[in-house]
Amino acid sequence: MTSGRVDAHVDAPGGLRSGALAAAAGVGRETLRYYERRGLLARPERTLGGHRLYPPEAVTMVKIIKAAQRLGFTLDEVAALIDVGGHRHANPDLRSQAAAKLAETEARITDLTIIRDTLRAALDAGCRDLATCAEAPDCPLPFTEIASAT
Amino acid sequence: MTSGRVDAHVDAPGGLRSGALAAAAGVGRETLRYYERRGLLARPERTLGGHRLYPPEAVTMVKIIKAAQRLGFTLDEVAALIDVGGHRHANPDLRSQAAAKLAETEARITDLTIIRDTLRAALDAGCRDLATCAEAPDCPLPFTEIASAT
DNA sequence: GGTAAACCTGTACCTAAGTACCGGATTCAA
DNA sequence: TTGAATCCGGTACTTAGGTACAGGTTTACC
Repeated sequence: MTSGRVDAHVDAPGGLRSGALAAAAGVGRETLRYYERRGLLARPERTLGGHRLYPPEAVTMVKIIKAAQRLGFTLDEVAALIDVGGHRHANPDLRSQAAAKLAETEARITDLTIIRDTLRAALDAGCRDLATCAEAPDCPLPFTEIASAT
Repeated sequence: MTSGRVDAHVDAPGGLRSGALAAAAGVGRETLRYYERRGLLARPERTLGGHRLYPPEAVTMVKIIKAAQRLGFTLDEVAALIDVGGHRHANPDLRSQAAAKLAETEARITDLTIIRDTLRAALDAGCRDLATCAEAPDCPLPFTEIASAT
């Protein structure tokens, strides 16, 4: 945590060092390097000695990545969405990707709801032992079905 | 798929070969070996030549494992639940584990519901671009929060 | 008894998203 | 200018649940 006073003398140098960006964005330093390798974060300038110097916007960028992840997008999907370095070959727009992710999320919720109901049924039925249950014809546990969404 | 007629001459030998069990239970042969290594499946008898010979109950066992997995239990949890080879040191009973898994599932559903609502809000708000959204003060996307259940 | 299918062991690989470790180099503040 | 803090690149490891391969043996059918 840096004070406002520190910022006052920091905005001269021209960028954040990896540790500062990591702290500001709430991730580890290694994660920044990892995002850079994955193409999610543009390669930043370097000091003469080779240390990374990120522009202030990088903080926003990392937060965008994290926000998208929280919404269920994988890093590959996030990469397609932000398309670092110019959106060549028609980047898939956010709306259609969000709609697809919404459908996926709804399907997952449906699936988990079935699981929840099954667990409740097992508790209500007083199931005590899987091996015994598998023999009982009235056990609610799904010993035969194979299907599961996603 | 074997006919009833085949069973009639198969029940003499005394067991299923790995391929037959795999087919009957709907998993791959490699998965059976994997479960055996993980301690989920008891080590079966062998032919003189070293091929595995599973008892018919093994089919049920594999189905039990698969059913438990579908309910959200990890293989480690399933192992604790079935405790192959005698339930020493008090095996955790199914009811309490199921209750815990139910709570976990409900929490996950709650989390996904928030995500679903956020995606819907983003679609309703007409968000078109993450970078632009991050600047807009009225964007529903969570660029600042960190918390996420489980 | 020959041949093809099934089976054996052991090891390496897969996805996803990082984390951990290493020895050495750089930067910063006093 | 010196010592501590930070940072560098590269590589290997982590979790979970398998899957794939190589090279060799066994079993089953005709």
